[in-house]
Amino acid sequence: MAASNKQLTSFFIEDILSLKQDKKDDSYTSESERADSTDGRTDSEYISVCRSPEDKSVSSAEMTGGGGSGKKKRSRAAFTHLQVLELEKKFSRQRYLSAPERAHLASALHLTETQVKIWFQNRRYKTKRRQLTTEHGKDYFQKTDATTMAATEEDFFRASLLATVYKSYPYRPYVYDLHGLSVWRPAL
DNA sequence: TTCGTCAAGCTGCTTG
DNA sequence: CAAGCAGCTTGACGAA
Repeated sequence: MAASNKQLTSFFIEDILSLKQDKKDDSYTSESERADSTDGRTDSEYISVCRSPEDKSVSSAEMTGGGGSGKKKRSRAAFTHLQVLELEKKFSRQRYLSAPERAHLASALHLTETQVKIWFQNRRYKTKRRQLTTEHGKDYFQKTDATTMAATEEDFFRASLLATVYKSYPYRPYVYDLHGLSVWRPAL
C-alpha cells in the first residue's frame, strides 16, 4: 500500500481509539475483517502489505545490495491497516518508546523493532512538519485578521509565499491534529 | 506521466 | 563505540 493508503492513515486518533474499543477482543484478525472494520475498501488494498520479520531480513539484504551487480531495488514494506492503527494508537499516548516497549509492540504487530523505531521517527517528523505548516498558516491569518482586510502588497506577497510553502511541502498536513491543538484548514 | 505518500536510507549529533 | 534521535532524501507504488 502506498498512495492508496493515504486515506487509511488519515484518520482521527479518536476514531482509532473508539474503533479499537468497539472491536476490543478481535485484536489481530484476518485481512478481510480489517476491510470490514473501516470504509469498505477491498481486502486487496490491505493485503499486499506487511512482511514478516523474516521476509524483512530478506528484503534488507536485497536493499543493501548484498550480492551481485551494484544496487538492488529497495523494497518498501507496507504496513497493514491494523498495524498502522496500533502504531497510531501507541503514538497518541507516547511519542517515544523504550526498548522493551518497542520490542513488545514489534512482536505484537509482527514487525521488526527497527520498523517500529523507524515508524516512530517518521511519525514524529511528520507531526513536527504538520505543526510548522499549521503555525505558518496561523501566523498569516492572525496577521490579516488584525489588519482589517486591507490587502497590502505585503499581504499578497506573504500569501504567495505561503502558497509556495504549502505547495512545495512534500507532505500535506493531515486534516486532523494529533493533540487537538488545531485543525487544519485549507489555507488558500 | 506526474504527483502524493511513506518506509527506509543517509548524515550528523547526543548520550551513556 | 553503539544506539537512538532529528532532519532531510530516496525510491517504490498507487491514483489522477
